[in-house]
Amino acid sequence: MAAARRTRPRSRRGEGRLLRTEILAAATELLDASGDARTVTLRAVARRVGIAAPSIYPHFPDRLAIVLAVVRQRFAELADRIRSAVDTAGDDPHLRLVAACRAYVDFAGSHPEQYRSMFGPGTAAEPTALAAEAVQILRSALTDCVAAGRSTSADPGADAISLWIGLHGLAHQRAVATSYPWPADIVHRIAEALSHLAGTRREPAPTTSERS
Amino acid sequence: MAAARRTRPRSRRGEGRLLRTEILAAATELLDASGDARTVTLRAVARRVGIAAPSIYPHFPDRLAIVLAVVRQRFAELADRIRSAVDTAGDDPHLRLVAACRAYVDFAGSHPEQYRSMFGPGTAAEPTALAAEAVQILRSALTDCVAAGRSTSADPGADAISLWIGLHGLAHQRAVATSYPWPADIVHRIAEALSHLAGTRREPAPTTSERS
DNA sequence: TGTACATCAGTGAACGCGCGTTCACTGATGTAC
DNA sequence: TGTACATCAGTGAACGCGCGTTCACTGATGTAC
Repeated sequence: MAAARRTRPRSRRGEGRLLRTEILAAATELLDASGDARTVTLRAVARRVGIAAPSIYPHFPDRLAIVLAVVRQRFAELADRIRSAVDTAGDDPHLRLVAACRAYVDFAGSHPEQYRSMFGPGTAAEPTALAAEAVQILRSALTDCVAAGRSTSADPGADAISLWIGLHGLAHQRAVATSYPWPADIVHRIAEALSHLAGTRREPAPTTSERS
Repeated sequence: MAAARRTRPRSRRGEGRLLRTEILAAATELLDASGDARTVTLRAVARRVGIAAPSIYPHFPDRLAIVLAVVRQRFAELADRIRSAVDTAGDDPHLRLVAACRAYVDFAGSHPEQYRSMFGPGTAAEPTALAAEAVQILRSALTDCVAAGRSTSADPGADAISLWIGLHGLAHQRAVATSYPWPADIVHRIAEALSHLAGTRREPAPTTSERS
């Protein structure tokens, strides 16, 4: 959004690594703006940073290495969001799990370009592996529900994966489609079915649409 | 795979429309090979057909029109697959619904590039709308289950969308990740949970992996 | 039966663009003597 | 205190490539007279 600087002052001796950070920041901006890893070109990054394109080479071996670094950051951010949603959701394991699910879907809904880029072409070879941390959080939240008798899941490990798949399906559709007549309670609907949650407890004031 | 013809004989007078079909076929091959709409360039299509690039213009206004035509075909094909799976699954509504779910996921598993391209960037503005036919089939299969007392769904319309979302999540992961330790019965697991199916009936000989 | 003409189904060269990558280089700054 | 030198942090021009799109054109074939 902000106008790119035309030129960038040369780093002082011994501080050459600073440029690496600026390259990553510029690549992140480009990826967030388009949701497409292909727009992160060496020349576009260089323009945004205010340097010559070949100046990138001392910091990254090639274009893909930049994209991969950005996408890794994004997956870490997603995991952070889910974790903090769980941590602030109180003591009820049911509510904690639902909060985790909401956080996952909201991440995609509020930053569709980012979510698209995480699973899009020309990004990571195995995005599924990068999502492992998020799946782990879901799994432990689900295990807590089972321990508290709130879920009837007989195999929380497998059901956590199913739950993640369901959330990913919704998140991906949110990231791809700009509008669709989703049922208002679709996050609940998917989360509770796949988690085998008992004693459904709705939010106090359900909104008419899931898209904020 | 097959070597592209170098040149193509000119159509006879009055048969200029034949080239349109060949252009679509070539675009389909390119899209199937890569799973990325961006590889369907006018020049690549022209090379494959054996014509000069500008010869495409009388048949398609631009590159995107070609891609969209191919993707529409793919969605129609997906719906056909699901329909015929339902039709050959016998009379038990439960088995019919499960067959529909399997067909959906198998479509993505056996042709990951195609599935990726259907929901990928630079394809359709609203892929979700193009999936409406598949959702409709799921909905009627689920409604049949409810009528037969095999599903406890209170809202088959909303649950059909949830089910589709779950299937899409799995299908998309199959199309994106080349390997992942999925639970062997994950299609069943997702289908039955989201459809609120009662009286789970497993296939006679479950395979150890869902990927055929 | 001939012939002028219109139409069809394309072609070939060219344009300007952005791209990844290479190459030799430049100027500032710290350090050894 | 000076000075030669090494290193650092980049630059600028150039390469060959594929792309979408434009333009004027070409040759075969059907049709009106």
